[in-house]
Parts: sequence; C-alpha cells; structure tokens
Amino acid sequence: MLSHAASHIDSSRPAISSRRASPAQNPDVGGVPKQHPLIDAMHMMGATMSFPSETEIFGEGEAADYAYQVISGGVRTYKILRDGRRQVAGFYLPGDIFGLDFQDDHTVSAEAITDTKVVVVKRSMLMTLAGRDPVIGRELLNVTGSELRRVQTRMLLLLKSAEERVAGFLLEMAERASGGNVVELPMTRRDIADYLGLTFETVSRTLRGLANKAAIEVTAPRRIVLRNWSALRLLNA
Amino acid sequence: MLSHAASHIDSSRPAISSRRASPAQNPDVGGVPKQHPLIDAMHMMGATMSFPSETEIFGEGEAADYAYQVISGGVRTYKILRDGRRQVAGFYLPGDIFGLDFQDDHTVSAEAITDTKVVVVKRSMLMTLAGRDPVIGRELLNVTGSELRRVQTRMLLLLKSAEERVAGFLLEMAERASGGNVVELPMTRRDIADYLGLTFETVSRTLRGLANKAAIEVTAPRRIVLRNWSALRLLNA
DNA sequence: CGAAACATTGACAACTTTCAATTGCCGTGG
DNA sequence: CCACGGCAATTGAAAGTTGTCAATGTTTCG
Repeated sequence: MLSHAASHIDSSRPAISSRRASPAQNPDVGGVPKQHPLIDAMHMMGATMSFPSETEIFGEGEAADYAYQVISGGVRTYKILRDGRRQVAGFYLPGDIFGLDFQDDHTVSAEAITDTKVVVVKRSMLMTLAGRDPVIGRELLNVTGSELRRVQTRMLLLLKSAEERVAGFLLEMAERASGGNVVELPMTRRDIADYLGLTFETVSRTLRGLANKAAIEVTAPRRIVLRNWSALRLLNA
Repeated sequence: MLSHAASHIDSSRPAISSRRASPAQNPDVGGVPKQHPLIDAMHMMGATMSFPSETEIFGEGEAADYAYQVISGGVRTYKILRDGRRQVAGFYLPGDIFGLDFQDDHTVSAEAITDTKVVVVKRSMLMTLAGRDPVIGRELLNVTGSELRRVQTRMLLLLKSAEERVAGFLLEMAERASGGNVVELPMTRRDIADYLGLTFETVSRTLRGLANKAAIEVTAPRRIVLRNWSALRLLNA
C-alpha cells in the first residue's frame, strides 16, 4: 500500500477537465470526448488521492511503483543537489502524467505545490496493459515522447540568458495553462528560479525588466499578463 | 526516397560493435549476443548509409520520416538560433539511436561530426512493428526512456559552473565511449561549448584549469586522459 | 491586526563572455 | 622534405551578466 501520511483516498471520481497527456492540442470539440484508452484505463483502475499544499507525493530513491495523473492543483518534481541547491525538474498541471520513471526507483521527488488531486495507478499494471494492447503502448510512447520534447525544450532554455529563460518559462506556462494572456503562477519565485537555474532575485529583476519593456505586466506577484507575445517569442527563438 | 546528396547507400551490412540502444549496461557476455528485436529489425529492414564529415543527415523542419542508428563515427544534433548562436542538442556515438522525434517534423538538424555510417529505417515502419509486437514497443519505450534520462542528466549539468559542466561532460563521454581513462573527442571545442552552453574560450580555459589540478591531462587537443575520477565526480554532484 | 513568508531593490563580488592577439596543428603544394 | 596557409586552440585583458549579501516593502493568513 501507498504510505502517504499526508494524503487520503477519495471515494469520488472527479471528471478530468483536460487531456493534456495526449499530444497537447487536442480540444474535445463538440462535447463528445475522444477515446483515450490510456487515460481511461488509469481512471478505471486507479485511485484518486488528495495531497495538501506542500506535501510530498513520493521521494527520490523510493520504489517507482506508481504513476500519477494530475486532476487538479499542481505538482513539482525536484532533486536536492549535494551542495544543498534544489533543482526543480518539472511542473505538472491538470492532465499531465508524472512519475513514469523508466527505472526501478524514482529519480526525483514530487510535491504538491497547492492542494492537489491525482489519480494513482500501478506502473506494472500500465506496463502489462501496454504489452497486451498496442494502442495503449502507443499512447504511453506518445506521453513519453511529449515529456522528452518538453525536457529537451527546457534544456535548450538553460543554455540561454536569464531574460530568455524567463520569457521562455512564461510562454510555456501560458501555453500549458492556456488562460489567454493571463498567466496564473501556482509557484513561488524560488520555484521558478530553481526551475530555470537562476536565483530568485534574478527572476524578480528580469520580470521587472520585461515589464519595463512593456512585454509583460505584473498585476500581482503570481499573476502576469502577457502584453507582447512577439517580443517574448523573439527572446525564445 | 532520401535525398542526401552527400551520402551513398552501402551494399555491405557492417556488424554493429555496440548495442548502446538497449538499457546501457548490457554486455553480451559469453560471446552469444542477446536478442534485441528492435535493433535486429532496424538492421534487417534498414539501409546502411555513409555521410562524410561535416555533412547534413537531416535538417530542422524536414519531415521526420526516418530513424537512425549510428554504426561508426559520430553525429551531433543542433538548432541554429535567430541570432546565429548554435545550440548542440546532443551527441550520438556508435550504437545510439537518433531522429526518433515523436512529431511529424524534426525539431533539430543532424550532422556527421566525422565520417559516419548509420542504419536508416522508416519511422512509420518502426511504429507499425511496435503496434504489432509488444516486445518491440517496449524496447522503443526503453530507448526513449534512456534518452529522457540522459537529457535530464544534462539538464542538471547546465545549472552548474563551467568547471562542473566540463567535468560532467568528460565523465559522460568517458562512460559512453568507454575507452578506459582515455577520452577521444570527435568534436571541436566549439561543439563542446555549444553543447554545454559556454564559449569555446571558457571550455579551453576550464580544461587547462582541470589539468592544472591534475584531474586530467590534455595529451592532444582531441585526446584527454582522465587522471583523477573522484575529483571529477566531486564536481559532478 | 500582526507575524511570517514572499517579493523587490540596491551595491558589490565573482564568474563568464567578448574582443584581440598568439600559438599550435595538419594537409597541400612547391 | 619543408614551407605555407588555414583552422583549431590557447591565452590575456576588459566588459558584461548573474550571484551574493543585505535592507526594505508587500502579501497572505492565522
């Protein structure tokens, strides 16, 4: 059994609002949801669990027995480096699948950023399913491929200047959360800094810099309005 | 048909010397090679092609119709940024599979670093095979998982200082090429710099610094001997 | 309302890049 | 065989960017 002291298993099965796990741009137009055997299977077989804000979902080095999908809230995965620095490996928003390490042990830790609901399913069961049903296997491959692309994109981001990194981060968040021009950040400046490999002071200064250029507007610390997408994309290229 | 002016299709089918594509630590002990359906399939169905040094294998934005495995030589994938900077996305050594983008178009360009032989196979055929044979599907998933881990490792590297990046790079190359303490670099300082997000001057200075600390020895510009692994690993965190 | 955490801002230090010059390596042709 | 030319690599000095340390302002939440 999972031993998450801070969590509890919900009896209800909330409908998922987004299906980001499959190739991103896939709006369910017309009200009739498309078939997503992998996600359907996860919801069929999995348990829904809740994690309060700032609680651990799994730790680095623990057995990677389960895979997760975010239902609501947000999750960050991270590593603590020997010198004490923290590297955020990724943020996961509703619809995203995480914990799918292809090793026996989790290579990162995972925490709820805010109060979060996830669906949990045995990884071995997913693998068995994938072995039986090529469609599910193919979907798993797609999910992994998406994750790979996302990591590669971020890797390329880390090669660039602070301004370019922050711009890229804002664009990524805007696309993933898709709230139009307004980006609601569920995470702190330090989270962002650890994600981008900067200090939180530099993140703060860079945001101000972008605001001074009229590329963005910081209406509240966690609420940023994108004013000039092309300027941001120029930095992204 | 592939339209690589600079390449030609070989009639011979050279035996592969390494099987890095499968979970890395998998030496074929006992002389009898293990079964690798994915690789076997690639060699069965694929054509062997040669690319002279510094020639393009595919370009960013081209249709991603083919997947490749390096037989001999070396390959780099990269992006050119609008401002002219080049970002090297990855190096591929014999045994490595590349071009497996999970999109319609290649997200990076690929070039032969030195004279290089590769096996080429239709990506759609791999996918069809994977749909029919869960074992191959599983292997594809493993290859992708390995790539994912490698990218994640490099991502962590990019957060660190120049010295730590260069040390990490040397360790990665030493492990992948596994020529004992001697690392033969097929790429230039500029390639390394573009891979690590540094300038070639910094790479050069850092190598000297490591040499001064007796951690390495630069016996020739492209030939580096690792003298003190634990010192390098300490930098690796 | 008040405390704690989060965020911003400034000054200075450290590291990396940029610009410039020099050295070393290697293949070609005399 | 050696000289030359071209590219890669090294090295130095100055400039720029980001990190560090410190102080202050702001939001959130009990």
